[in-house]
Amino acid sequence: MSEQEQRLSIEEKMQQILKIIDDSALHITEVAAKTGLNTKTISQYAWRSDVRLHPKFQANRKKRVAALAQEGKTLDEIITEIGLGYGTVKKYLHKENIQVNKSSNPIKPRTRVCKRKPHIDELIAKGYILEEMAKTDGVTREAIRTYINRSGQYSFWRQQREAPITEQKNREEVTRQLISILKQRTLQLAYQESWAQGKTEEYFQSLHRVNKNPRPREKLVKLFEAYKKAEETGENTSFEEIGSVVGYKAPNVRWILNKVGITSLNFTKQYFPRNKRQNEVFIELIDLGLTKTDAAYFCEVTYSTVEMRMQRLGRKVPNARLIKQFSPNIERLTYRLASQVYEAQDLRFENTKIAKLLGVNSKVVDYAIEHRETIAPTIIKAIEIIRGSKPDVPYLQSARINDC
DNA sequence: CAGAGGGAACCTCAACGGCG
DNA sequence: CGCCGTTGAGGTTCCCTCTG
Repeated sequence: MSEQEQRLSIEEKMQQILKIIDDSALHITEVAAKTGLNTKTISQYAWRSDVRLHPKFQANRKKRVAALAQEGKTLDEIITEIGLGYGTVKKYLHKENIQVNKSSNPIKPRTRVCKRKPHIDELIAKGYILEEMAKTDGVTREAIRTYINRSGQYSFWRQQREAPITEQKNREEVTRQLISILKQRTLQLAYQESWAQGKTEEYFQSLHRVNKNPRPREKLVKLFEAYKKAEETGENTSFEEIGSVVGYKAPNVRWILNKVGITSLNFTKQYFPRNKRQNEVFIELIDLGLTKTDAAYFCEVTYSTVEMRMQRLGRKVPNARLIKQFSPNIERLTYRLASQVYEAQDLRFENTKIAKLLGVNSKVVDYAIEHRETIAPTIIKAIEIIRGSKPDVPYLQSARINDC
């Protein structure tokens, strides 16, 4: 494969494949063979690009009907040769806009009488799936499908099939909007009361799931008030000191404050060594198998900082593999997330609680904890690279507490 | 993170057979 | 013969998982 071919984007590749489909009128399996891709993949491409692939038999038959018509055959000659029904051939020709020669002895279309089944008609109107309708009648779903077609209710049924889905989606959207408005309004009211009340509300809203045993609201308000007070003094008050008003330890305080975007007053300065050393650290972390996002997290810099440095150094960063990906729509386990999990674990939070606090699926938390022995050493190594000394635990917090 | 593809659910097509 | 139904292969769509 030439270098140019390799550089083709997926969009371009798709265009090429779609062109093959269009130009050659090949069947999906033939396109797959030609492109070396799976038929499923071809299907996906076609579906994404809104191209309809004709089923094999129908496509071939349509081609044959068209070819016979081009040869000047009459309608009944075509029907006899192909062995299809009057209506089918008529439909193909009509769709392709092909005229055929008149026959001296035309075949009469078969008249089909369909005995109606009112109970099935009702289900059709409700948009039931074939299988459900078949069950009520004790027949196969194919029998129902043929009945729908024969009774001329096909397009009506398809339309009814779509309706519940659209309705459900609309309902969900309205609910989402309503919740969002309510949340905004609650937050607004809380801030009107006081800054601490507002932050408390923000904290609760930042939690992704409902916690059965939430932190008491009054304690949180007091905590935020203590933070505000400490900030106003202009001193480097530690999390430990701020938390002492409500009896929370530093890690919990850090957790809560970070949730609403508040950082430490004590460690506002970058303890992270800058410049040349920083670049080396980034590279070492990435070589260790961390993603750029992970490196940014542990170095407490923004993702773009890492990105920019790597770019300037002309260093290509491979898309590092995640520790574990559970599902694109569920969660991915990164070293960053694992580190947060271990921090919470050491605070004796239960797995389900950790999941709630971090707003992730408990599957991810379970996996991280189960594999702590293999995952944690990498995190410890990463922190060692950053700090120059080996930490006892696989998260940043301990390093900072110990620094106190 | 995107691409590739597996799998399930659902749908479609062609061929054929039973029955009145 | 024509209607109604079954069978079996195969297509479509959506969701999910694995991989580099």
